Amino acid sequence: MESLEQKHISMIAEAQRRGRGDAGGIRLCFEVLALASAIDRSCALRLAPHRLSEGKFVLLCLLHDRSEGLAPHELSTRAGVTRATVTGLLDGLERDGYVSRQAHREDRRKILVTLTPSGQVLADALFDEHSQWIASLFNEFEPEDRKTLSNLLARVRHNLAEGKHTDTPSAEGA
Amino acid sequence: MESLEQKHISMIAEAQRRGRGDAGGIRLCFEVLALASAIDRSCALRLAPHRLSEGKFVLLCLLHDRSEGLAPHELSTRAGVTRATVTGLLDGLERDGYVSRQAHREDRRKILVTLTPSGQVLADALFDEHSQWIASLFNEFEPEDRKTLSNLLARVRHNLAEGKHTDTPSAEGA
DNA sequence: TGATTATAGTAAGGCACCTAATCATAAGGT
DNA sequence: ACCTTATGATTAGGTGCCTTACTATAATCA
Repeated sequence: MESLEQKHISMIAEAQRRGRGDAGGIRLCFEVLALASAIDRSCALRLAPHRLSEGKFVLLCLLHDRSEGLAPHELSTRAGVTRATVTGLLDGLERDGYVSRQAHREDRRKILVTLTPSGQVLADALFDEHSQWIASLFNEFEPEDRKTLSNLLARVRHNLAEGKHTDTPSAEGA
Repeated sequence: MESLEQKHISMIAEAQRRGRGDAGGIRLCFEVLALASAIDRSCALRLAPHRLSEGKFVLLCLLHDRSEGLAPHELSTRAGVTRATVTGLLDGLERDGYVSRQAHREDRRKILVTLTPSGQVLADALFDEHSQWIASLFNEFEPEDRKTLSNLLARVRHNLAEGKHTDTPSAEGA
């Protein structure tokens, strides 16, 4: 597995060609991004045999042990995506037999989404498996290591938030 | 700015509800993913005034100072995307006047892509600005901090690669 | 009561990625 | 020379996200 994606390698080569000073900081950022992409890809590979994407998986988990169901707008809020996106994801999950939609009892605008029995079984198994896999990414990390990593990430996040307010890019160069 | 995305918050809540042991490791993973997403979103915001996505921006940089041009398959290799994707990105860049396509001199299957003058100006300005912004994410990071972060990321990456080979998920629970 | 505002779920269209297929061209083999 | 294989760019279609718009319904206001 590579520490950088190809596009990043190309961009760093270009930065060095232009004599940019801090290729090291740029490289570090790209390492974060590449690791996240690699985790996402691995996640997708693990879910694909069940015909699930990450987004669908999240919906399955949200619906787990909710026999009374959830409405699509509730799913969208908790999953952090738009209602329109939920509609598409539910279409796929319904097609694959994992969820079902019913009319809401009291509000005719609403529907309720519930897991089918096979959806429930799948959510049970996959959640456990997925959680263990994610946790395994930090195997042999001492509490000190975890704390250090979390602090470093927080510092980057802070710098990112700073940059958003004080160094707004302008379109005047275009 | 939040340290976790909404879907992650929901998943951690679910893990805790199920009494999963290592919510801390899961949380740390989600912090990495959330930071990467936040960087991506910020990058997209910085590029949007120029009607550029990250993918288009990468192509602009690859074409910078290459007056002889590059063929789409070369762009696809260096950007790490498929040729089909490059076709679409180039369509947009050509429409916006940043690149032009010409027939290749020697191979009639090929075309050559070059930056237009306005594309060149834009690539000049944006690359510098973008590089500085990325580097600024690591402002005040001492060399020791950078080394630590890089090492920690490498350890996660190593665990990820391990998991890919020894803990292959099965579809038998579906 | 009727008008206005808000909410719910979906449709339509766009974007950026993918895969597979297609047509044209080039290279290699017999 | 002809056939086979390989390569290049694009097309077609799919997915998952977005925004906007739409229709139906509910809530609020005068």
